[in-house]
Amino acid sequence: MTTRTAPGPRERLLDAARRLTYTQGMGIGVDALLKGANVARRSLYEHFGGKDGLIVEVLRRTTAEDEEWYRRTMRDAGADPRARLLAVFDGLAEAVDAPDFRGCRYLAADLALADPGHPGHAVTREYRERVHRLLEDELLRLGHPRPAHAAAQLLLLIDGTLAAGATRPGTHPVACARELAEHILATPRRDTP
Amino acid sequence: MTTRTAPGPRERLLDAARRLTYTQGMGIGVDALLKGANVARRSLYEHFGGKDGLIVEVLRRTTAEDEEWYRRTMRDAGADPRARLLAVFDGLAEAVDAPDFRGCRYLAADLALADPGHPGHAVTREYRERVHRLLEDELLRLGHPRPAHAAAQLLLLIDGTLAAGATRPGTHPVACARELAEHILATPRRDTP
DNA sequence: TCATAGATAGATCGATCGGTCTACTCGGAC
DNA sequence: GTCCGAGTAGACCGATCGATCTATCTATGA
Repeated sequence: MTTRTAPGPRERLLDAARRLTYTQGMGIGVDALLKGANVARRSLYEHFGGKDGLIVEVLRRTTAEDEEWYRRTMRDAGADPRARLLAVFDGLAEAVDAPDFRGCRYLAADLALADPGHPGHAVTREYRERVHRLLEDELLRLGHPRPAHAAAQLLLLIDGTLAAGATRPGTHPVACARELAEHILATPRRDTP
Repeated sequence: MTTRTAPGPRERLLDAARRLTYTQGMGIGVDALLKGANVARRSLYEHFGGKDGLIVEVLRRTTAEDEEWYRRTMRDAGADPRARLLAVFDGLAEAVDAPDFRGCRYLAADLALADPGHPGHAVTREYRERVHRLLEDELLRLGHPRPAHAAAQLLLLIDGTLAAGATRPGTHPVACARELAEHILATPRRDTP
């Protein structure tokens, strides 16, 4: 068996920060993060240099995981690009319906980090670009006439779903979005030679 | 001529708070609000009871103004419900392209006010319900077969537009959303007897 | 065995937080 | 003239902020 080592302070800090910055917002205090992680104060500054460094590393980790979630969701949906893209919205339904859902972590981060020079913004921007490329690749394989435009539309639907899910529960945002996504994917195909 | 009285400390506070909570976020400090409004500390607590009271009053004012913006935008667009609804998206284009645009104030407020019992949440929720009804009324007049559902879809598009406009400028979110809105409005009509 | 690196606990720093308080000013109403 | 309400200026409160520091403990490797 793979020896299960107890997670060190670095991992505990990342886990606690991921959880607390999402539920309490980026304004969460260092003391709360330390208590949530059961870690000594000094360890935070040794490993991350400060609160900002920890936040950026959390964003890096979660964006990597979420990008992997997109890849896995589409991989599990088979080979048809249309089914793969719609599977993303089916997966969103679970996330939005989760009891502790609080909207898109990255939108919240961008709105909370008022300083436009904060390094967290670069992480979220690159994440959105990667997701855009993921969607665009599928639309290319689908033979969509305007893959970049359609990818932007799908991203807009995803953003809207996460926003509506956080602010207007009971309005079934995923169903609303999936219906519109189907229309985007139904746009007349360009013949693939 | 209407005698132009210099705005009192209450109005100055509301103006400064509206501006600063949008540009700097809800985490803005009381000192910064007072300095921005050129108002004595005591006046804030006399008029609003505290920072939270000021924030709630700002949300009340801006929601009223934004609801009025929806009404005016649709009124100026004439009588055709379809044109009136599309005019909303044309109006959004100006807002999103404004140089100081930072996304939807109310979504940012809901994400920043971590306490679910904060009275600000009630203000934003009721605002969204009023906008929903505005859109639904137009869809009813249009003879849309599912006016409530379509209104939720339009709101999702608006949310997505404001989110994408704040996080992915250059992706032309308004054009993306307007195209999808046209599809919603093109849904086969229910015959109006 | 002992040295070292990493982690812990916690005191402490200056700054800032939201909020309360006193003292003073000023412009009418009586 | 006098009084009073509204506003200003700013000291002050305890709490908390992010960050630095010393001191101690502990596991591992030479």
